[in-house]
Amino acid sequence: MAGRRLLLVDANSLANRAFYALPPLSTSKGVPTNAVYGFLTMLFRLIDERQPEYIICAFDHPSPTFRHVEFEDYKATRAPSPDEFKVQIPMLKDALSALDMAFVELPGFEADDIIGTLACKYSAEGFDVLILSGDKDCLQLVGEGREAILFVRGISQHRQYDREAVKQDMGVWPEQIPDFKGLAGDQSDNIPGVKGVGVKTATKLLNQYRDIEQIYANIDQVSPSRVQKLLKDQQQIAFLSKRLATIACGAPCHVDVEDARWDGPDVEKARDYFNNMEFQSLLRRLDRFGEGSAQIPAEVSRPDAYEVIDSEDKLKALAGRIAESEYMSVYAGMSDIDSQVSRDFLWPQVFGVSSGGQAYLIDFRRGELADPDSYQDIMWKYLGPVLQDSQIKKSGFDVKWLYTLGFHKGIALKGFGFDVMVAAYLLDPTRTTYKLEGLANNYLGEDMPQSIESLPRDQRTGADAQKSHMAHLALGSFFAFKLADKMKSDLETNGLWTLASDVEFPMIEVLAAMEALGIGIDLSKGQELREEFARKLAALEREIYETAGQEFNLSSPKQLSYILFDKLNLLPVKKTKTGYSTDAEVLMTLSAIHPLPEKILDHRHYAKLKSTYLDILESVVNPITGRIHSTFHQTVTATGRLSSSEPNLQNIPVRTESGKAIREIFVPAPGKLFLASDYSQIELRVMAHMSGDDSMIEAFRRDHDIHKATASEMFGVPMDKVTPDLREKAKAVNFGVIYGISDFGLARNTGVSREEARQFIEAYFRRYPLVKQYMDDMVVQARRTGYVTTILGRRRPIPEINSRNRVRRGFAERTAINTPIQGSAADLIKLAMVRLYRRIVKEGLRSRIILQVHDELIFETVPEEQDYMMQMVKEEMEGVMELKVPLKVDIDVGASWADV
DNA sequence: CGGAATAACGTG
DNA sequence: ATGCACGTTATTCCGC
Repeated sequence: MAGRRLLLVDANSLANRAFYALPPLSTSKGVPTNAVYGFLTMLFRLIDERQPEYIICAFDHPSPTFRHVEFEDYKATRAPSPDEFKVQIPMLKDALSALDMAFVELPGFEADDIIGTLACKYSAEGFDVLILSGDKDCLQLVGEGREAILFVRGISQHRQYDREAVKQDMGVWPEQIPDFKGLAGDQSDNIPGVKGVGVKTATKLLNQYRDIEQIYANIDQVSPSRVQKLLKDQQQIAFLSKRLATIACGAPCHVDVEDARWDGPDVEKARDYFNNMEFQSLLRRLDRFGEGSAQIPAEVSRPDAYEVIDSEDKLKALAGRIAESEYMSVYAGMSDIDSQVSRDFLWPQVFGVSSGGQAYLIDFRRGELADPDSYQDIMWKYLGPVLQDSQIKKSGFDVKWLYTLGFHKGIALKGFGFDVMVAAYLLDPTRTTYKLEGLANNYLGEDMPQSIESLPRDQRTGADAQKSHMAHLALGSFFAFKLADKMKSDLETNGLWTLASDVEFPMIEVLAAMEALGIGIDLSKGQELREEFARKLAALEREIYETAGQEFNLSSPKQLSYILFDKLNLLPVKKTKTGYSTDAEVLMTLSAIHPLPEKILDHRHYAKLKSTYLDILESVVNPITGRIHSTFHQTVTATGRLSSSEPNLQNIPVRTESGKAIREIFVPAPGKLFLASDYSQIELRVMAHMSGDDSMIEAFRRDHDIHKATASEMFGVPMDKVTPDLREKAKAVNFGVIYGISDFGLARNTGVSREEARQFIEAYFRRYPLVKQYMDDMVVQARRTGYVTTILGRRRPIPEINSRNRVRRGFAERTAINTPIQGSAADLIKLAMVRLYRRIVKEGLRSRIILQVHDELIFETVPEEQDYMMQMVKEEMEGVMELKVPLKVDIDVGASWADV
C-alpha cells in the first residue's frame, strides 16, 4: 500500500545543474534567472508526474560544515560559484515563498544532511519519500520507502533509482556508497580516499566485504597484497574519507511535515512573481496546477486500459471520434518480430491509436477484420480520411514509416506536427537507441508494458508476451501523446524548437517520399559486372596462391598475417589488438619489397565491391517496384547527418574505375534523367563563416581554388606559383583542420616528417588566425556548457570533454571542433531539401529527390524539366542561407549515376 | 548454431 | 595516443 508522498529537494544541486545546463537566460533588465527557471521547470515536472502531497526544499548553509571542521580541505578543489549563480539563491527562496513551498537550511550542515535526516525519519513513519537532486551524492539515501530521482544530461532527462538501480549504476548498494568513497575517494568533493585504490578495486572489495569496517576486520586476508598494504598504510584516511562521504541522518533539524503540505501554489502571488521574473512559460503552466492530472485518465497506465478495435463498426466509430476530437497520436510497432511489413510496404496488422485521452488497439489479425487481402483497404477506407485531414492534428512515434506506407499507396498524410522519436534525437543525438519505452522512462519517469522485441528470445512466445506486446502498442500511442507534450516544452527551453518544426519534422515527409520512390537499377548490367568481378577475383586468387606458395583464405586477416609475417618473413608495420595489421596502409608499404601485397590489395578491392554492392543486388530489389528502396535514418548520427542502410546508398563507390562501374548500374526510370547537385567545399565554407577569418572568407568570395589559395598563404608563394605538390599539402591541412588534426596525424597522412607537419600547421594558423581561435572557442564552449551547437542550434553533448583521461579528452576535443562544422553542413542541406521538396510539390513538378549523400542531392527528372531544375536547384541550394561566404553548387545531368 | 567482437574498407 | 561522421562484409571466437 502506498503511503503519503513526500518530496525532498536538494535545492542547491538542482539549481546548480540548471545554471550550467541552460543558456544564460536573464530578465530584460539583465538579472540572471536561468538557475531559478531551470529549477522550477524540473520541480514542476516532478510534481506533474508524481503528485507529491508534501514538499520540502533544502539549501546548503553558507557557514562551514562539520566536514570542514574535521578536514579543512573538504571541497577545496571546487571552484567558487560564479556571482551570476550566487545571486539566484535568494531569488530561488523568494520563488519558493511565492509558491507557498517549505524550505530549510541549517548552520553547519549541507542540504544533503537535511534531506538525509528527513528521509530517514519520514520513511520510518511510513511516508513514500522521493529525493530529487542533481547529483549522485544522494544515492546513498535510497532504501526501503526512499527513492531518488536524478536529473542527468542537462535538465530534460531524469532517472529514478531504487536500490537495484543504484547497485546497477554504481556497482555497490546505496548504504555502501560512503564506504565506496572512503576507498576510491571523490574528486569533486576532494575526498581523498585510499591512494592507489580506484573505482574497480573499491567495487570488488565491497562486493566481497560489506563495508570498510569488515574489510579492516579481515585485513590480513585481503588480496592482492599490494592492495592490502595500501589499505593498512592508509587506514586513517579511509575512515576519515568515509565519515566525510556519509550523509548525516541525525542533523538537528526539526520540520513538521504538516507545515510542508503542498496544495498547489498561491496563484496570485506566484503570478506576480513569475511576471516579475518574466517566466512566460511558467505563467502558462500555473493555470494547469488547478486541473491536476485530470486530462490524463489514471487508468490508462494499466495494461488493459485500452479499447480493442476489431470490427468495421468499431473502426468507423473510432474514425468518427478522432474527427471530433481533432487530435490523434499514432504508434505502429512491428506486429510480430519476424514481420516483413517494412519491406513489402504493408500497413501493420496491429497498431495503436490514441485520441481524446483514450488508447485504442486496432487489430486486423482476428475477428471480422482478419482478412489479409482486404484489411489494408478497410484501414484506408476509414482511417485514410482522418490521416489526410490536415485539420486533425497528429503526433506519433517514428512517423516516417507511416508516411512511407502512405506514399506507397499514393496517399500523402497530413497534419503530423510532431514525432517523438525525432524530438528525442534533437534533445540528445548521442543516444544509442530511440525506443518508446526508454523515452517514456527517461522523460516521463513511467514504465510501459514491454514490447516483444524487448523480451529475451526464449520468452517471446506465449500468451503473456502477446498480451504485453499488444498493451505496448496500444498504450504506446498514448505515451507518444504525453511525450509529445513534454518534449515540445523541452525543445523550446533548449532552443531546438525552430530546428524541429522548420527542418526535422518536415524532413520526415521528404525522406519518406525518397524511400518510397527508391532508385532504379539495371539488374542485368549488375549481374554482368558481378561475373566480371568474379573472373578477376579468380585470376588474382590463382596468382596469389602461386606467389605465396600455398592456398589460404584470402579474406582472413589472420591467415594472411601468417603468410606475410611468418612464412615470407616480411617485417610487420603496425599492430592491431590481436596481432599484426594487414590493412591497406600496411600492404602499400610492403608492396615496395614484395610482389604479393599489391595483388592482395587488388583482390581486396574487387572482393569488397563485389560482396558489398553486387552480391546483394537481388536481395534489395523490391519485387513489386523493381527498384531499390534504401532506408534513410534521421536519428542515428551524433552530428545531424542522415545515414542510409539496407542498402547503404551513401557509400556507393566513386573513387576508383571499378567503383564507378558500380554507379553505372543505378539508372533513372525509362524516359527520365538523373540530376546531381553537390555543394562545393561546404565544410570549409562553413568553417570560414563560423570562424569569421578574413583571409579564408576572401578566398571563397573571389572563388579561388581554396587548396591553392591556402598553399599560397601557407608557403608564401603567389597563386600562380603554387605547385601541385604544395597544393596537395595544403589540401591535407585544410581537411585535417576540420577534424582537429595533430602534427602526428598530418605527418602520417602526407608522408612528411612530424616536424614539417608541425610547421605546416603553425603556418596555417598564422595565416588563418581566426580559424585557430574558432577551434579553441569550440573546445572552451564544450568545457563550459557540456555541448556544442551548429548554425541552426542543433546540439551535441560532449560529456568526455573534461575527462581526466588524455585520450578520451583528446577525442572529445576533436569532436567539439568537428561537430559544429559537419553538423552545420547537415543543417544547410536538410533545410535546402525541405524547401526543394515543397517547391516541387507546390509547382507540380515531375522531378523528385531520390538520394542525399551528405553534401550532394540526386534527383530523378524529366527532359522537359531539366533546364528549370538545374537553375532552380542551384538557386535554392546556394541561397539556403546567407553566410559570410557564398555557397557554391555544381550541377550535372546524366543517364546513370556514374554520368553525373 | 547464433550473436558479439574484430578487422577491414566503402562513402562524405 | 594520435583526423571527423557513418554501414556492411567476412572471419573468428565464445557459449550453448
